[in-house]
Amino acid sequence: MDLIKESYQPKKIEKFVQKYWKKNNTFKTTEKKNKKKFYCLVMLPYPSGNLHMGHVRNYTIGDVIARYQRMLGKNVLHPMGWDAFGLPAEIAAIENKIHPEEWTKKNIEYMKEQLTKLGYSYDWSREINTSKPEYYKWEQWLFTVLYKKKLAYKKKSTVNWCPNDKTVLANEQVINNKCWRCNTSIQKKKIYQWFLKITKYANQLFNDLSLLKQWPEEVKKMQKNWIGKKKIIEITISLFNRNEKIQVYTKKINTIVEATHIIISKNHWISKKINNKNKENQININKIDINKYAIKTKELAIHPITKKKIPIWVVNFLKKNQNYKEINAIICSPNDSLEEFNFKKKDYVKIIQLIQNHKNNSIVLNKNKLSNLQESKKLSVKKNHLIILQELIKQKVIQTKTIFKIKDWGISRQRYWGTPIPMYKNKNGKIFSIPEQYLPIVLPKIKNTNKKNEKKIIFSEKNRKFLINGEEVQIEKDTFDTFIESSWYYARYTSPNFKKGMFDLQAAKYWLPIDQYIGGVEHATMHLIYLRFFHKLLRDMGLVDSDEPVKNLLCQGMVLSNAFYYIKKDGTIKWIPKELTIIKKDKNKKIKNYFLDNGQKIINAGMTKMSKSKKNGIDPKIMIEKYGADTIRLFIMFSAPVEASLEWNESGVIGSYRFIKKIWKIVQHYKKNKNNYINNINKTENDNSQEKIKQKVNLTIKKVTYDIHERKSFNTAISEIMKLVNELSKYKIKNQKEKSVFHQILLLIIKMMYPFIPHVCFVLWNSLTGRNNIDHASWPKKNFFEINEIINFKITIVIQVNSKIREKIKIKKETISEEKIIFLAKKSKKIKKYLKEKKIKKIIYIKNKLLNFVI
RNA sequence: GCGGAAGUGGCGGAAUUGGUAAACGCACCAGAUUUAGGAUCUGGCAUCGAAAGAUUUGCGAGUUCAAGUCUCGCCUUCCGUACCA
Repeated sequence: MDLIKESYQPKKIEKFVQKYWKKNNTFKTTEKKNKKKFYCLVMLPYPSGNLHMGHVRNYTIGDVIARYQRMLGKNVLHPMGWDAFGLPAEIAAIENKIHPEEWTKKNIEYMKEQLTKLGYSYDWSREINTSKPEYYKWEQWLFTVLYKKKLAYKKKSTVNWCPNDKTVLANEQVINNKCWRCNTSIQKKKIYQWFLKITKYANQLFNDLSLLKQWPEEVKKMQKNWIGKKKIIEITISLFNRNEKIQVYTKKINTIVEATHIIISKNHWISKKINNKNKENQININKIDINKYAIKTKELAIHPITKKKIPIWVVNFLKKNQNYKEINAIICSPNDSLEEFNFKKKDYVKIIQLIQNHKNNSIVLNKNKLSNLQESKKLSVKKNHLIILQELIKQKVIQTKTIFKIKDWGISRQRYWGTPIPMYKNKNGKIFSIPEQYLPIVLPKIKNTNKKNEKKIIFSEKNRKFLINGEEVQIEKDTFDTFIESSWYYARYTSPNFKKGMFDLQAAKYWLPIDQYIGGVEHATMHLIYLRFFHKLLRDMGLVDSDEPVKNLLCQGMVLSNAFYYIKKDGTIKWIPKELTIIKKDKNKKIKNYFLDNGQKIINAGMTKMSKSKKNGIDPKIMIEKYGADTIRLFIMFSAPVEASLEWNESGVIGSYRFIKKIWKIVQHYKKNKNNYINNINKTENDNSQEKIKQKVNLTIKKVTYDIHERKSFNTAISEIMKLVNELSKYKIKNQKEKSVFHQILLLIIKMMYPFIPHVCFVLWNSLTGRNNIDHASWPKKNFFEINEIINFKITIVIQVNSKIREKIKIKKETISEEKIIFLAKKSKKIKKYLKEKKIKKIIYIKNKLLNFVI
């Protein structure tokens, strides 16, 4: 089948090549001890029903890296699966009266077909579906282990409750404190829920970030701030005329000695006490705002060293500005910097002001007074104070404490479509974990009732009864947070059908850790912290032997597209797909206006994240039909750097399409002229063109390899290949020798483009070599061509006068010396003009680049 | 509010280490070719200016011989904010 004879027909080519891959199991992977492994993982998708451009971007990056690594001779694990539990399935189930399982299954089938059409090189034999009992059995098992290790516990916590729908709402389902379905005001309800003690690992999760050398700095920063490790000093301090003590905090030991004040939050028990007792004060406390900044309480604390009485103030910003539950009282002095508690400078300034003006019972902010704040005198620590201080530290009245922002992970969900929590209550109401032989606890069947007001899935209570050791018990109703499933799937991929445990230890040992993980930047904190947490849990159980699950992380930016809406009469917003808008250009102002058929004016909301609700999603299916998978893949990799957000604009796609056609045509042309190369080109002009293009090829390989391998800068890698193709398309073959060089360059370009556009490269490779083995080809090596004669291109030296470019001199590299360039520069007419009658103060010379006269 | 990131021609972007701003591509303009084009090829293209030249990387300062790049202040947009995934 020689497709090259025809014009480029992506559909035909892609179908043919995909069939070949499937038939030959090209991408099936097994553990090969003699080969270096490379685990390339993309974040598994939620089967929402259609693949969106964000997926396409994520998976194309993954596929490019996987194919590139294969070309380097690595044994590449590149799996795909489905994060199949979750809220949308349940919503769809209620709306369409279809079982979540059925809905999910259908979606998976459709999305899998789309992934196949995009030509991703997955080992489909390792496919995972997290909603299958074979999968979730093992996270149930893990949970029972964690429970026994006291890493899982139950406590009361708040949920959003819609009294009308009689269901718990996710945060996303609450809009302006109202239910998104029925607009009923939601209630806060406290119920018992399961938690995982991630705080026990907080210190490790924080410290081990330093091991992650190949993670983006921004992600590490975000995680650091999320975990929020902080060292503070805790002082237990007595209250005057009360038999009670409170804990107050500071960052510096000096503060304690110099302390003149304590500030507490509105939620501190002292504040609340005042609130309850004193009705007059109650009004004041609730009115603490920008105008009335702080209120003095009647309480006094006794300074542990000086024994002086120091006042306690309630301030309005303490709780607001930091997320440490511990810090609800701070001891301050005029000299300390409260910025260390993450307060804004203006807040800090206000506190100093507060301390200086504490004669008044409350402070009204006056901007003019802020200037004379610096005058506070420094106090020195007296000797006897120091001794008392040391004693207090010994008695642990004063001690350092490490605190964390991160909270324990609440994993209970009051939902149907999720992994059942493997716990039960016996007749006495005592809680136990379910023994391993009874696992998995599978989902109960849904009762066929749909009462009018109940917008949730009703399951049969009968199914909640279970026999354990002959005793009838009540099984936990709640299910797991779906983040649990996505926290260990990476390990399951190493042995997806393993029946004796979470995964086969040998396989995990071979494949883990993940060499390259790719996913959206929106997962920088939660998912990526849970994943790291689980890996450490698995390590401490002896199941994996590394500290961190991911070596190299790449976070791609969002795919955005234009969204349009209009405001309805009732004030609500109606989103409109772009296809329904009619564009009218205002010729004078060059502004585009959008309308509906009926003349309704449409507002352009600009570029926003593609979503169903905003109707601005681009369906890859239509794009594939129109241009083929290779073009989409190429475009999405070419049009923006991976970490930046990509604004979808179809007009650019044509460029990628043209580029593929260009390569196709060059090969086609070359094949047609197989035996009649051109003899009669004027030779003087192109004497060393062959050496030149060889040199260009070597440079291109170097740059493309560096861009893909080190920088993950695919857009510049592609542009570099484009430049080479442009040059090659102008290259004229004069003799047989040059023809062979041309042939080699063609193969090289095909190899370098293969990770991006594998289908067309497969066919082109076949037509030039007669073989179907591009999938096993190796990546081109540095110095591909041996160069006989190094051509010294002329280089340009920029001549500046006072840092402004005034002249450019072309020069041969070998003839360069600083003196000579200065000589040549001074000789130039333009430069002469500027240097005339001026003194040269300084001459700066940057080798091979630039000369600057400072006058 | 808090944490993170970004802002460069008409558009997507390039400039990897402070050293020629705008590579590569889209759109546009002109020409060639074709029965035709949403095909192909050649050339032009930051802005102002006839030219010399001047100006230009969100805004305002600063450091430096030299700033898109470093420092400080501000503005705008995007992502996350613990039950969307």
